[in-house]
Amino acid sequence: MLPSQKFTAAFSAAEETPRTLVENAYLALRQDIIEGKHLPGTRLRVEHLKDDYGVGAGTLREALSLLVSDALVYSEGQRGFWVSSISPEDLEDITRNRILLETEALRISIRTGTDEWEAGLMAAFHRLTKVEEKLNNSAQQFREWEERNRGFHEALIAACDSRWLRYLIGILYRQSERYRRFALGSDSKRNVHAEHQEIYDAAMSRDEKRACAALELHISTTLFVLREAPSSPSPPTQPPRRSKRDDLPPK
Amino acid sequence: MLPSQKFTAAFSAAEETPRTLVENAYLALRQDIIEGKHLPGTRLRVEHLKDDYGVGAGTLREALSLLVSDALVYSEGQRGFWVSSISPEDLEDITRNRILLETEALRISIRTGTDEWEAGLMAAFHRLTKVEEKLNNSAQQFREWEERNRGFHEALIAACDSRWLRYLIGILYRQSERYRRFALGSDSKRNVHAEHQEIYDAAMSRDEKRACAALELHISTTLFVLREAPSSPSPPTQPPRRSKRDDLPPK
DNA sequence: AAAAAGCAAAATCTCGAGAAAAAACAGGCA
DNA sequence: TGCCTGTTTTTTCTCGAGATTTTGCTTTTT
Repeated sequence: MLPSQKFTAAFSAAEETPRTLVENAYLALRQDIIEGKHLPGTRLRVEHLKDDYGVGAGTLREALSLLVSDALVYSEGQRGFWVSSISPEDLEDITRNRILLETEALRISIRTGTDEWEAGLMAAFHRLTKVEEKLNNSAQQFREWEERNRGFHEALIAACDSRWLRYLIGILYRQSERYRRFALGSDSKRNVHAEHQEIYDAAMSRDEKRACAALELHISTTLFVLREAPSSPSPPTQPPRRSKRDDLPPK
Repeated sequence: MLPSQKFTAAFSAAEETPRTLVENAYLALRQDIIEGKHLPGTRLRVEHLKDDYGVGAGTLREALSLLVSDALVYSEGQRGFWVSSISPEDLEDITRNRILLETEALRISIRTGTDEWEAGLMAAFHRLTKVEEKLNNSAQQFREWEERNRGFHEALIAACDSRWLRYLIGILYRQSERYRRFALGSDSKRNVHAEHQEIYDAAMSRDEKRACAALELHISTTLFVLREAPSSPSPPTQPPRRSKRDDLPPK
């Protein structure tokens, strides 16, 4: 997320207004990585990219440094930048920790949430419901759904007073978002809305245990679905090995 | 931590060998921030700092961007960089989440740790014990203790197979390290070694509940001690307000 | 007085070119 | 063929100077 919003916006959902070319390049690059325009494991050569994104080399380097903090880009001194690799193990790891952190945040939210929190959650759920009712498979629709889904999950934990917890959750959420894009459309048979409904109902009735269980199931199911996804690319190993042509790491 | 070591070294304790000027400046800056040479809330002016650290402006900017990911530096487009503020609330927040994450990691370690893990823990505890026995108040001693303490906490969770969990713990640990430096020497009356001993014993005897309880108490006590510390600086607010002289944010 | 507007100084942001390092390639040797 | 070695090419890393924005101070207005 934008450095200035690290602790304000949980999932950095809303208005990220770039004020400099660095931030501009950062947002564009992040979008392209999450959407898969730059495949996991591929090199990000500054010389080429600076033309694509219309900025100087130094500027692009700085944008890449920012992406390192989101763990979307990996770098090694004197050897350049890569798009972070993905793997089933990594996704499982992310999922496990998302459950740990998000259920904790939800627990706090339910315990301390005010009327404002309920109102926000209600609004976010409504927005999500509307787009889930008329869900076709267009890319535009998916992007809209992605945005509202993020809004719903953010609203769930909005009353959590721990800035750090929200910040850490944000990091993990964006990671899982990238995985989800790679399995686009493969979870058609799954009834996501029912899961959301259950979480929503439990949260609104302030039932901690039931809400957390529903949320855990929800996140776990995502892992299960993605694991079965046929479009999931072969897993390159994390640290780029020295090889002749390492546009794509070996294995 | 160094971008290339984000997921390898948990607390980035060991060999962080800078390969470029950027990494060099990053490590030097981080050291100076943690040790309090740059006070929380103060501006980090690129123009001045580039001379102090002997690098170009662009290089220093990149190093600062790296520090943003450690949440040690805050930045806002077109307005520059600041040392992240500290506050009692922030410390409490960090502590709460350290407990959540580190006890989880310890639980996993105890459950899955091999003989190798026990051996590593034993060695780390021995190193720590030796320095705690002859503890005077010299800065050199304290630095040595800090390093070995980090090693002990790292060894505790070394058998945790979740890279992400270790990574997140590392972020929080460095934050609390900064707070600890600000309260140097104020925990003289506390018997830290006894706490470490209890954690160690419980972990070695594979008693999950007892070990986690001891670790939680240990981390909590740190919060309590630091909260009482007289040398703790006044808490500046996180986002730098627009003020005439904001070398030190208001309040 | 307090607030708004205007001006000067400082700092940030940005780019392109040169130095240094790594990767790719080719040739020689067992 | 397989492996080491030296050369060429590509890429990263670094710096300094110029454009833009912000900031601080002074003056003017209500």
